[in-house]
Amino acid sequence: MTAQPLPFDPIARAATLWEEHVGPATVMGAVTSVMRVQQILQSAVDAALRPHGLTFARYEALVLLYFSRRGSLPMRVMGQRLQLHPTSVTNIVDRLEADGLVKRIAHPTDRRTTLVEITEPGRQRRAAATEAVTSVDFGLRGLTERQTESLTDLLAKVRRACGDFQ
Amino acid sequence: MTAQPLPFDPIARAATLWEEHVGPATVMGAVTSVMRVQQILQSAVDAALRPHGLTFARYEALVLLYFSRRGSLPMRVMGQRLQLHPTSVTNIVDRLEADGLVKRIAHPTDRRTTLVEITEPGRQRRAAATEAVTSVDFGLRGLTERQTESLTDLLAKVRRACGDFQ
DNA sequence: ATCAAATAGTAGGACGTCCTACTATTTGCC
DNA sequence: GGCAAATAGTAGGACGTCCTACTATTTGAT
Repeated sequence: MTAQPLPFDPIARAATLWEEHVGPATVMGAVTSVMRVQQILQSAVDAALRPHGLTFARYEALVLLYFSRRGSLPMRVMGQRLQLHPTSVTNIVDRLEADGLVKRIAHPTDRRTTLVEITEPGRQRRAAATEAVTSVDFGLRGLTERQTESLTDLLAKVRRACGDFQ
Repeated sequence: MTAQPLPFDPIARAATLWEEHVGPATVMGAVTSVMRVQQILQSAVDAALRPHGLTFARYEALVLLYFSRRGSLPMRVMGQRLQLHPTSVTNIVDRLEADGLVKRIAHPTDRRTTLVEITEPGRQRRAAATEAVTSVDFGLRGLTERQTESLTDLLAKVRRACGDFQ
């Protein structure tokens, strides 16, 4: 997994761009780094999944359904679990359904609710795609396990400060 | 700045979803955290900029031009500095130009090249927008300055491992 | 000098995300 | 019971990102 080569040091750019103008360089450096790493991870995973006709978003949805009790969940619940806007869920399920990997079924008691159920082809696709994702070096090889935990902890602090986790 | 309230703990979800199935929980936890924090930062900044009719991407482009020597840069250079695909630059410049904040001008010697120049309204817009961005609490107040640096360092390691920084 | 290869930018399309309505249904208070 | 408010999902549109062509221009090797 290799990111698009860059002809310059993005952190230096961030410092140049922001320092003294927008905020402390350290803060903007961190913000910029988060943005960039997310971009790297996203494109790496998407590249691995592309041969399987999936994106990370759709793959996550498939995994979520696969590990659910009945192989089906209300769309609302999917949105909560995947932290997506309801319309994003609609979009993703539309595409998965068009590929025959999931299907919408009626909720037995609440007629407002639509259940999304993973199909047999969907289960097979998930299995194949998981192999691809597993083989991805998330670039976190640059970190020891301890450092990875440290990274997660720091990000968790940020999220807590933002009201994430409830 | 507050993220959309979540009725569950996303890290717990990530662990549940990935552990033993895709990879070590620590790795996927970090990946998920990066994705989530990026989302939080992005939406916070965009929210602050919305009243000014800008997105973060367009604001960054404006700042880049503002701090350039001549107030203009080739589109190619903008793409390098902002780490964007050429077509993304085209898209952003299209919108900025439609708002009269920048204009395309011919390069004096290389007729392949298009220079993008910030206009006077563009400069004023940048000033106003910068105030908005400055007032954003990036949620990194959850971190001490030392921790912020630590976060940036860890992310830099990841980027280096991925071939970022060249 | 010529002409293939590299470079700069754009067009069109796919995708994911969000937002603002809007419909259908269910809840809950009176 | 009845009706307002909450809830579930969708439609349509904006935006940013990338990709695959494609055109125009410049470089550079012969």
